[in-house]
Amino acid sequence: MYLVFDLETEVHTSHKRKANPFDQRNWVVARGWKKQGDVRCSYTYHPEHDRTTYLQIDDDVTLLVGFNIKFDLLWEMCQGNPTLHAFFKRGGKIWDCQYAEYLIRAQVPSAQMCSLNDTAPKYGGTTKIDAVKALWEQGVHTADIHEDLLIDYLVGTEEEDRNGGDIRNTELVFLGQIKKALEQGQIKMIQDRMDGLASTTDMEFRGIKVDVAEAKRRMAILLKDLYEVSAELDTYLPADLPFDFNWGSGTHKSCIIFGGTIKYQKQARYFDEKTGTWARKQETEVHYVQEDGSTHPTKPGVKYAGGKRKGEYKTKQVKVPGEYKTRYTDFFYEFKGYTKPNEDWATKLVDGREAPIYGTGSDIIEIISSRNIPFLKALGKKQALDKEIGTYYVKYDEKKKEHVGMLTCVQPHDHILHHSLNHTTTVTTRLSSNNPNMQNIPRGDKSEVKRMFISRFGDEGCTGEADYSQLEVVVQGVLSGDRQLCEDLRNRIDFHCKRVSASRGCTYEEAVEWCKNEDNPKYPEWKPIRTKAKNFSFQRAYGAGAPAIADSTGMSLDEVQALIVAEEALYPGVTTFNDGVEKTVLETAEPFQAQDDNGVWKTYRRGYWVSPTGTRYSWRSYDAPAFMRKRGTPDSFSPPEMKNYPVQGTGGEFVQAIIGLLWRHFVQRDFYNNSAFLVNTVHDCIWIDCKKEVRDEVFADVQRIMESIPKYFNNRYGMQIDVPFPVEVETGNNMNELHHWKQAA
DNA sequence: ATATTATGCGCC
DNA sequence: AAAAGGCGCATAATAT
Repeated sequence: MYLVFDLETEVHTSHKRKANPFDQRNWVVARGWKKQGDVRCSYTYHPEHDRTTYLQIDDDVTLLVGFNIKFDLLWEMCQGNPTLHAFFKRGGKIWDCQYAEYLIRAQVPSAQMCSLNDTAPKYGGTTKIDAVKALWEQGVHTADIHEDLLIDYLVGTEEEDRNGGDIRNTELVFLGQIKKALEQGQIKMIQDRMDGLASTTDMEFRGIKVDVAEAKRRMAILLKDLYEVSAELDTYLPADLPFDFNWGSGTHKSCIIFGGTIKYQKQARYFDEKTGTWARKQETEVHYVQEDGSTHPTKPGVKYAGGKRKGEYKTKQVKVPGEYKTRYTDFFYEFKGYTKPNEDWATKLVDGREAPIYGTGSDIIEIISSRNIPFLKALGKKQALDKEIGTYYVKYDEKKKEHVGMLTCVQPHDHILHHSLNHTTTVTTRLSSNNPNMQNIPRGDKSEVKRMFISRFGDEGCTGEADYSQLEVVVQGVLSGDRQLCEDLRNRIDFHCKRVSASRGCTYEEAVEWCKNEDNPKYPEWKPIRTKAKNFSFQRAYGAGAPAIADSTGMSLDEVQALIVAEEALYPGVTTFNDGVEKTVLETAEPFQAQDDNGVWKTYRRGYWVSPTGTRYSWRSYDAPAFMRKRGTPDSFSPPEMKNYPVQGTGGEFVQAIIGLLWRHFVQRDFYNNSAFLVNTVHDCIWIDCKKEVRDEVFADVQRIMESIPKYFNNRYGMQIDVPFPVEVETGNNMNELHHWKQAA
């Protein structure tokens, strides 16, 4: 028995969240629903502020259906809907039509974050009433929209017997999607991911506790550092610099480092083409009239001979040149530069004399760091501080006239930060995060930002993080089934050390000893060798070619190629798998029209590959490289993309299914009597906030469930996964000071 | 003045 | 003979 529902709410934005359900100003103005078999939709209307209404979910309901259902679920959770927890606890499931559409259509860009308005017509539904949308766009409050109009919009008009609007459209989409998903063998996969969606909805609802006092302390230190380093940097500027130098401008940085001309504007006199002189304003002055009829500004001339003004000097208004006119004029200032750039560092931007601006990113700064440029260190420090403060703390943006940065998302009354975890925004089915992005918080070895993420339970609580080890390598083993790779995974081989042994001709055991034992005399020399191997393997996993790897690791091309050959010989199944994906993509490719870099419409192709669980991946072709075009192939698929999507996407799928299982478990345990919550996920890890008293129990459960991927997927999808998915759990008082946690014997 | 594109950088 | 994947956010530069 399914129940379709949708809410129309007040839409105040706060902490970057639109129609924020955590904002006390907002409430549900109208609620519509339709139970399976109903001939009409039902609705309630609440024109007055009221945060206590909720959707009645009867005991016979087994599936909640919505469009972008996370929004509506968060509202029901904020209202404290007593029937929702019971629904989930008895195994109730959700179906988000926006998410299903994205998965059914292989995550193509047009299926990301799609709207009900665009989706409904594909399934026999109607488009929305424009009038309501128009009113919202004008800033009209939902409660001020006429009841009849709003209800028509939500559940259809009386003429439609109230079997229309958003609710009927959502139902039609849902029914069509079930059919489509069955045809494409995607039902189980979608259902697993829907549980993952329920899980991240709960994460958003719980939010992350922020130690605001700690954040303020830390920010004061950063601001002081920034002030000092900025002052130091400015000492490297010429004293007579005629314009404001901006160390944050790539153009300015390129010019001062590599040489170049800054064009700046200031007010200046200019020539008048007609007169051939400096352009001036016109003013009028009273001059004396002379005998000859001319005028003079100071020398009195003739007098009136009669009349009212008899005896007074004759005067006359005359036009005289006034102040010089000015206008904004281009000026140029040339920097000689400290060093020569590499030509391939050129960007698309140009300087004041149309010469290229060169990149000044950290990779390039790293390369030129040995060239004795006096301010590079300070510059790097300032850039890092600007980034850290502006992105992860808070700063006033003069242009936007508002504060920016992560801390603007923290609720003042309870210091909880409700982030967003998005399921329909990537081509690979990975999740993304925004408002704020909680998936790119600097690691502990880079900054202390994570120190501000603490437990909501105060001294009685702790934080925790559970990580899959080398998830993408494990997934590579699962997908390819390569015998040696799986064998190595079962033996918990350190792959980086294995590569070191292959390239250096030592044994694996020696590589482990020399690269990882800090007490071994060879450690200082061998640890960097392992780091290089690590870079190599990441780049290979992402499909990088030999030249790119050689470039970034500093290895010679021959050296890299030798490693690649050795790797392919060692794990031939990986190459076979990649070739299979490519073959399928080419076989399934269908033409479509798209604009090229110059805006010209051309025919490209889109091809597909389906994973063992039914997840569909798609790739589009691009303009082929020159050597292929010469041979008559106008477009081609990107080998790195084809290698990467299945691995990245399947890793993401495993984690999403698992956070669904974890959430189901937490629900069954009533969140350990409301003492433990899942609060975040970052691709291969999850964050936990719990009381210390339940910590060991929670972490043991989490680790067991996370490591159950082989059992779960083999059982549910008939897969034959025979490699472990090892999980490491860490815990501490904040997310920066974590230490290894181990289950008591 | 506002919208879009380019660059750079944080994470996995 | 061969192209390092996926995100979001801040800032500057450019277009409208």
